[in-house]
Amino acid sequence: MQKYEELLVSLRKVTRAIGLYSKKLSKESGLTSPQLIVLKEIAQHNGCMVKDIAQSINLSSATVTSILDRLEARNYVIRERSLTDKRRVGLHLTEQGKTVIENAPRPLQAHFIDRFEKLQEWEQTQLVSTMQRIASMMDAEDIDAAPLLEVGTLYDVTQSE
Amino acid sequence: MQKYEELLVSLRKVTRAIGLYSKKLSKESGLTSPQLIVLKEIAQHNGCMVKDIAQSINLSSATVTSILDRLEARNYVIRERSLTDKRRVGLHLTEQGKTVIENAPRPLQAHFIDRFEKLQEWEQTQLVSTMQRIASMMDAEDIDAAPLLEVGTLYDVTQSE
DNA sequence: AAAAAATAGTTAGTATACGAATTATTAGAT
DNA sequence: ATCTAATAATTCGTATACTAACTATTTTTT
Repeated sequence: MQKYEELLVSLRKVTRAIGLYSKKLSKESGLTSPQLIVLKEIAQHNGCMVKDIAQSINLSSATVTSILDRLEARNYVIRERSLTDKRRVGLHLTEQGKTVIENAPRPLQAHFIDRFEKLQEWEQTQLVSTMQRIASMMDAEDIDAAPLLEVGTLYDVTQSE
Repeated sequence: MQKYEELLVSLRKVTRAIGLYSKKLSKESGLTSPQLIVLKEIAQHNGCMVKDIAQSINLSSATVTSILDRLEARNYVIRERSLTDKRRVGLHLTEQGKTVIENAPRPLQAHFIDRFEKLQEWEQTQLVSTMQRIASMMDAEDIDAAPLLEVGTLYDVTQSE
């Protein structure tokens, strides 16, 4: 097996592990990982837009919309059209949504996080920079389509109401 | 942002890049990455079973079945029930399937592979082992559910006809 | 001010991807 | 020999995830 094939197999294993963990979460807590991540994002940035969430967690708006549909149907989230700019939709947690967040398990790979945090500082850094390197190698010509994002700097300015 | 969050963001970027590349491939060549990977697997192991493919490329049988449905509908693959063990289905390429394979682009991340192969030997090794390490850290209790597989040793014994 | 361009979100259509349940068949236990 | 286990593949239901097309609105250009 070629080296890059080994790498891709490992990658496939990782993404599969993430997916399986999400399914498991869903059975136990009723929420998948992407749903939890979206909820947490809204919790941190109350009133934020769909687009903001999509960018900060690296998903398309369409995907976020469909996740929101489910969260809204279950009464965890409220969509509120902005009055000043009616294109925008502000996202808010319901009381139920807040409760669910508080009791929810970590959104992904709890075991992974545990293990990761037990590593030496330099090892952590090394894993992160290797992943970032692989990500940048994958980018190729899609670079412009996936603008670098500084998570955390997106929400300083209020964007609805 | 925590270190492990950065790592997960990179990971999400990588999986997204893979997905986007697959979509692009699909538009250009008519086949997605998973479809191409399955085709190549069959090309290498003519007559192999659904389960073998699922294991060697790290997918569930259900997923492989649905990929095969599309490949069969397009006349790239033939399913042939084994006579000696009627549970088994042997997979074969049609002439069209063989042609398509020959002219097909690399199944994933061509740019990635290019770049990867330009790296120094030790750098390649480092990327691979880091990915493998992350994969094993993700495994946790799913280890038994994902038995280690030695790709290439699965097909020595003929299993159909 | 009217036309064109940009933006936000949704919808439609398709393809992964999974577990659980189902069907058919084979292998193993009593 | 028969009843039970295990195995192989499929079907079913659900959730991601994407692009392209669409609607509604706002901004920019002319």
